[in-house]
Amino acid sequence: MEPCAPRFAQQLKKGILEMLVLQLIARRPSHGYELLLRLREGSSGLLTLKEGTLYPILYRLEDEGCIVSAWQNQAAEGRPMPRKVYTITPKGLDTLNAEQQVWQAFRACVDTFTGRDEA
Amino acid sequence: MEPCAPRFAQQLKKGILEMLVLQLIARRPSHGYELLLRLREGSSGLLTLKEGTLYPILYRLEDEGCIVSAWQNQAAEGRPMPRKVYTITPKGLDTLNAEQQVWQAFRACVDTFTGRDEA
DNA sequence: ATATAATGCTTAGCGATACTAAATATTATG
DNA sequence: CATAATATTTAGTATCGCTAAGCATTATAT
Repeated sequence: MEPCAPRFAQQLKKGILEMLVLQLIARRPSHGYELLLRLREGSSGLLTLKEGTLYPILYRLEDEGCIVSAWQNQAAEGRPMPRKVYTITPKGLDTLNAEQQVWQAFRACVDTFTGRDEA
Repeated sequence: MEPCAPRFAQQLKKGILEMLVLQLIARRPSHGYELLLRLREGSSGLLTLKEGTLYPILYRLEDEGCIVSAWQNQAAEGRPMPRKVYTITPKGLDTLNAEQQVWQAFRACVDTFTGRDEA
């Protein structure tokens, strides 16, 4: 029998990560590695992703037209490597708004069950 | 391109459903069909599951020792069919407590990103 | 010089879980 | 007798985070 809690935490991330990544990019265009750091620091380590988790999310968001990417190759002195910077699109903003509303409804729903109310 | 919001809502359910089902059974032992109704009514229709979604969750919880089941075959007048009533176990209660704590942390984390703070 | 670390992107394969869809069975109602 | 409501079971699919590994560039340490 495997422990329940870690698996539970892992499953909770599914889906929500896309919204959080979109949110971060909306706040400030970033490249992948920077998003990894912002996620980890902004969550006190709770959202410490591997690259293999983040990049597929970025490719998916780009396929859906929610973000666009651009290589920053020009040497900006001291920058170690070429980066791919992601920026949110109008469609991405719409998606983000829709997802935030879904999240609010979902959160309220779960809280209802977790609270003292009848169900 | 598929719509983002419905897929997003579906993904959010993953993982949380197990906690909610456990919560409902902890509050009052129930059979599967009744859980389906309680979930639907308690969520204003947001959590309207098919049987094929709920029963695998119940079997999983039973395999893990979080709940136990007992057939109620005896005719209780007017009862249409034999039912399998699920009851939470001590391990199930422990699991529920742990999952609720994970949920609280997760919720706080997401709200941090969704709010106005820096990230 | 060369090994190591830090930065940065990509991809293949796996596992967990909600979904659709259907089959089965009993009782009450038309 | 047909239909609906109740009630459980299971087969197959899709999504998505995970592990794991590989490649490439620059800075630092040995």
